Amino acid sequence: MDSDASSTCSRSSSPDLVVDDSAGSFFSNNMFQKYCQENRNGSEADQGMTERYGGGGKTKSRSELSKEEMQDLRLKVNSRERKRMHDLNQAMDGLREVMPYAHGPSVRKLSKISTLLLARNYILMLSSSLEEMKKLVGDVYGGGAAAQSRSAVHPTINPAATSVHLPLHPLAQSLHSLVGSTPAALQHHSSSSSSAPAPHSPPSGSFLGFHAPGQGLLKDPLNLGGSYRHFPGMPCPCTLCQPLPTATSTLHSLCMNK
DNA sequence: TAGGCCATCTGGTCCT
DNA sequence: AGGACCAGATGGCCTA
Repeated sequence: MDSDASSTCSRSSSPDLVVDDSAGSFFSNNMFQKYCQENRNGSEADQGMTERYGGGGKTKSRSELSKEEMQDLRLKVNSRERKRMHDLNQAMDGLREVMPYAHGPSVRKLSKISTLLLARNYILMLSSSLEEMKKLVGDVYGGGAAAQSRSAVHPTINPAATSVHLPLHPLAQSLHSLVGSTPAALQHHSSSSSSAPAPHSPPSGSFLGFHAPGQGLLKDPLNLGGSYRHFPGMPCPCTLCQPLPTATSTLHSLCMNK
């Protein structure tokens, strides 16, 4: 089929794309015109279809359909499918927008599979962070003795030392390994957010939580080095530099093994 | 040039 | 019956 002529709407998941839901806009393009021409010229591709077509009041079986009716039916189905896929891509774009990776015109967007994997692991990370936060709050308000005994067992939980000697969340380690620096060397919110737009670094396979087979399917989609850019409106990735919850020690084991 | 990613078409299946 | 959903096929674009 001549999907090539549809280049006007290819890469429709691009954030710039304005998806026009009206079938007419799709059908006004060259693809459609060429498609119609080719089909009117005697394409036999649709022969053998048995679906029924309900145009013009009385229902006909497909074998009774004229070529024009078959074309109309096929185009209608194609249009629906196209719209469905566009909607799916819009949802994917919406997901990309809230993902903690760099956005910008100079940055290639995440692939679909990367977006889904990243989203999954991001949710896991946030969930574990929330759990850990609940524990800490419980310690603070639950009683000093308990907190003291806890800090004796887990000195890194001591709030006074929290910013210095925290075991990294596995995800944070992955992030930091991307940056190529230790957490202590990481720039913090003030410096990174106030600085000029830093080079964007996409999540690598390790951040996505899978073990990419060599340089295979899910290699770094942006192929960029540089430091991680903090996600606008979201906590700095350095908030990942918090005590490793026991529950989250399994985060990597939860990661997708694709 | 090969591989990855994507959009589109298409036919089949399931659901309402 | 019609529409949604799915997966396979196809071909284009881009990058290493």
